Amino acid sequence: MRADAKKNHSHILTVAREVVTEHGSDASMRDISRRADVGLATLLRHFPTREALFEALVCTDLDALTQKADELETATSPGEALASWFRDWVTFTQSYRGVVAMMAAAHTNPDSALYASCAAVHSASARLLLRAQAEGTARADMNGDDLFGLMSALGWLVDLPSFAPRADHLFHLITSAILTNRPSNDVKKTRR
Amino acid sequence: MRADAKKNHSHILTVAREVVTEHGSDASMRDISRRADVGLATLLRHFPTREALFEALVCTDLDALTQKADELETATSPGEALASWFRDWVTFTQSYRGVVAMMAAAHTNPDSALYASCAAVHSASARLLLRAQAEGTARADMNGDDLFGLMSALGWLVDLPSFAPRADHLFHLITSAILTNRPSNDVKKTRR
DNA sequence: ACCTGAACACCGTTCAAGT
DNA sequence: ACCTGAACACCGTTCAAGT
Repeated sequence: MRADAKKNHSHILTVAREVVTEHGSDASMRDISRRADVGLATLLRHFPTREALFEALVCTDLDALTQKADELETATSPGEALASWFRDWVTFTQSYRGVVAMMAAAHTNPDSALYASCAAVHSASARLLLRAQAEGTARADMNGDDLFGLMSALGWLVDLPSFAPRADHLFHLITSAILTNRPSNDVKKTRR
Repeated sequence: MRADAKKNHSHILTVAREVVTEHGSDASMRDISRRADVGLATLLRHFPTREALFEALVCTDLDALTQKADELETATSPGEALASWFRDWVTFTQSYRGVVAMMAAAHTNPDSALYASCAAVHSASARLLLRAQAEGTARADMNGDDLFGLMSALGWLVDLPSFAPRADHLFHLITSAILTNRPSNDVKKTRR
């Protein structure tokens, strides 16, 4: 990779981060290229698709997220580990508006530039789920696909400005559907 | 309304139904006008926005849905009434791909042509929720906004082709988060 | 190697001109 | 009243021409 290309690459990413922060995942590629003072064709050469651009935008965040999952797998109690990681996921989705919808659409399409990222998230969450199920805190009648679905659906929902204020509560509702027999959910344990 | 206008109106709706069935809520307005053998400006005159077109497309279905809610409010047990109506909602969302996302985005925007429809769904579901909460089958720490959010999120999720096959199960997961102490959920009741 | 302007086929919006 | 073609400002894709 030539020096000028390398410079363009990182500069485009910097500008893209700004534009996407403003306009979400359906930001105009043309707009990004203009703000980066670069030909549209140049942007498309570095990132052939919108998904390729987003993959580059979120990959470091996702790496941190999957690494977090690895740590949680040996540390805390399985149920709390799943809940904690789920919360981090929601925080991640809120950092780039619309990205969760892209990932949910891409997660079964091997041709998508986001496919590998989705698979990584999927397997990380599936492992945490299995541990919690083995412990008995997560309901047994769901699998990794269901969890990925619920995580995506919640991320999509709180992406909407009108639901963002209730994000914490909606997270709690979904979490208590997944984690049963959790101390914080079980009212009877606290009586007397 | 003149005779030719009336004819165009209904003809456009017929064609729009076809095109939307094929391409979902982001179908091209131009495409619809072409397939209806009508000028694009004519389509836009009858339905100034995409949301206005969709409002016309779904209004009869939504009327039936809210009427169903009225019936359920006096008939079955409150918990089962809510679950039954929720299921009908999911079936509705699956009939027009992408429409649930439009409604979720429009439900706090009074300027949207879909606002009234969203409000009707919202209030219908809120009433069913209140009844179930009074009975003690629905969890007390959620309100109509939360329910509308969860209903939208599930509708959005099963709109994705990859999650459609698991629609029933995902519905069950969400439902059991809302309805607690339900006979079908309570395993202990069936022992012995 | 890498960049770019330009042509292309789309999209929704708007409006003056038609019947 | 109602319809329409055309102009407009966008969009992403593609590629021949430049350095």
